[in-house]
Amino acid sequence: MKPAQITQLISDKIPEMRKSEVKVANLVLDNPFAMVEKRIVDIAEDAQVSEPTVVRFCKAIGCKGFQDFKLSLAQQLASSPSFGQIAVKDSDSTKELSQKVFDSTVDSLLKVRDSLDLKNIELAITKLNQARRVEFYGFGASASVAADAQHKFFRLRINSVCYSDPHLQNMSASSLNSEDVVIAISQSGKTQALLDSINLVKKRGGTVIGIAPSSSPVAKQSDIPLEIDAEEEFQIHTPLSSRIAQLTIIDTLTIGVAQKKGTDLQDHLKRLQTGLKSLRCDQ
Amino acid sequence: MKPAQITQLISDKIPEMRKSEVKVANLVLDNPFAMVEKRIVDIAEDAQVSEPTVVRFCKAIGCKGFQDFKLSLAQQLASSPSFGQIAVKDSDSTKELSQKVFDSTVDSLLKVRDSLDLKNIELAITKLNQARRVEFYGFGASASVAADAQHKFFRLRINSVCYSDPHLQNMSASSLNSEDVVIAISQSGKTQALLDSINLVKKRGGTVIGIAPSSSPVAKQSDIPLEIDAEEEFQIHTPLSSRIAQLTIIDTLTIGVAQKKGTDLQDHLKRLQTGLKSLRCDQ
DNA sequence: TGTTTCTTGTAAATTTTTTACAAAAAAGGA
DNA sequence: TCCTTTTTTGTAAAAAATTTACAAGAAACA
Repeated sequence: MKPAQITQLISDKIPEMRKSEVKVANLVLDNPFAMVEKRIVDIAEDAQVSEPTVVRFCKAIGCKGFQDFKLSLAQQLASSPSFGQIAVKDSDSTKELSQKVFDSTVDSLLKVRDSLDLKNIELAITKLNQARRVEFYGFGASASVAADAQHKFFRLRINSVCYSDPHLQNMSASSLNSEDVVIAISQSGKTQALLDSINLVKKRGGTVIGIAPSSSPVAKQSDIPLEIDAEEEFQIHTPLSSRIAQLTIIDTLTIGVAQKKGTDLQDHLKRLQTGLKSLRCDQ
Repeated sequence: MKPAQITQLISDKIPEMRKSEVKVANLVLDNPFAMVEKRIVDIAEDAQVSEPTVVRFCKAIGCKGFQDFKLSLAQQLASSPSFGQIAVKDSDSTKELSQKVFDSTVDSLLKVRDSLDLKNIELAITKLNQARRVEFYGFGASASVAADAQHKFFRLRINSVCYSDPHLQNMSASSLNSEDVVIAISQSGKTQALLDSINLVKKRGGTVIGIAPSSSPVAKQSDIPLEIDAEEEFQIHTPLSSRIAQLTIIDTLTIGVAQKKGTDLQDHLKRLQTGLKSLRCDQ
């Protein structure tokens, strides 16, 4: 068996469990890490139930047996390094610090991966592939994401621009038509200027792909919302990983479009690379 | 036991193994994923050895026993999702596509995390914290990384700018002094214009932190090299994850600096956030 | 070639997990 | 409330899987 998140699964199934199984479930959820090196006997003792109950618990959540359960759990814990706490403390050493930053980034990537709306991704790729012109809109931190995205699409020989100036953005939005696609990027999903641009594009019949938190105004008003729920926190001690999730979604779109465009792109990219060589030192 | 990479460990220990143990080792390395759901008997049969040999193999690589080995392996495989192949195929569905893109990104983040030079990170944080002014230099894809970095540092109330124009970059580089720090970002590590700027900064006594591939000219010429070895490939079918690794390193630096700056920053960030609110819609 | 050492497999023992069944508890009905 | 039925839980035994002990075999060395 291989669910996305076994701890999630356990929580979900608790309502339909028997009393003594719930004891086991709570023990596991309480400290999943500890489970990995325990035997049935230990868990039975800790949860104050009998050994078969532990086995029954494993089967209740869909595992083939106890070993299967332990393996699934271990895998989940290994893949979500931050299952514990990730906020950086003042006392953290550089090692802990970088570890936490990387781990929490990985963690939010995995979360976003598991919550992606594949239909919309698919739709977005199709639309982007047919687009006459693609424009990228974003302000603040999202401006550099938009710039990066534009750069990637540009390399695919797709007519694209990026605007982080609300005036230019509005002006350009008003000049689009139904063959055009706009990718609107926002971490808050609430930026008024961006919403204005989105509405202008829609009035002109263009397609708006929104990369924003779920059920935010930007997501709601987009034709194709790609929702990201990595927390947008302005705290010092948590890294801003929504940015990275946005970039990764854009990677997905880019590669999806490249896939559809086919092989002549290969040559184009080779040429680009050769062009860049001249800007580099010999070594 | 908990080594970073158990498959690596197996490879390393093969020379000092006995003949029949090597058979097991090869079987495991050949298809690590298959091992996870096998029992000793199965592995013994597949590798054409006896069951105790399998146990001896597990102990040879430092595991407590067979279960311990299986668990460690499963954990490693779960944490490096891409241990198999990650190149996107034309036949991949959207689901596989996004899965692969996210997984390979996660994978390169983990690789970079495990190969970070912590001393240099620490040094970089100290230097940045003392800096009078921080400048970010990058071209092409690294330009948006530089822009993002500048944006983050700006939020920490650190005097910072970002240049992606070689002329401006050079001019600014010549005006720095020993109190200043430059973060030079490059995916190739070979961009001539960037190297020129680096040398100008060094001549003026400034500190250069280089984010670039290991043993690349940029890394070599930097005072504090932060080396990233996520592959820089211009192929269509592989995502460009070095960018993401760069951003994450910058997150680490930012948070490290924030940690050192202390608490009055909290208030500053709150004020920034309040300022941004006026740009948002009410909902 | 004989002796010693190291390697490997067989068989037994141990540990661990799972199943079968019965006792206990809870639920439902009169 | 008490009896019946169903569900839940634990005990004990069986099965499965892993580990150990030991002896046979292979390799190394003289």
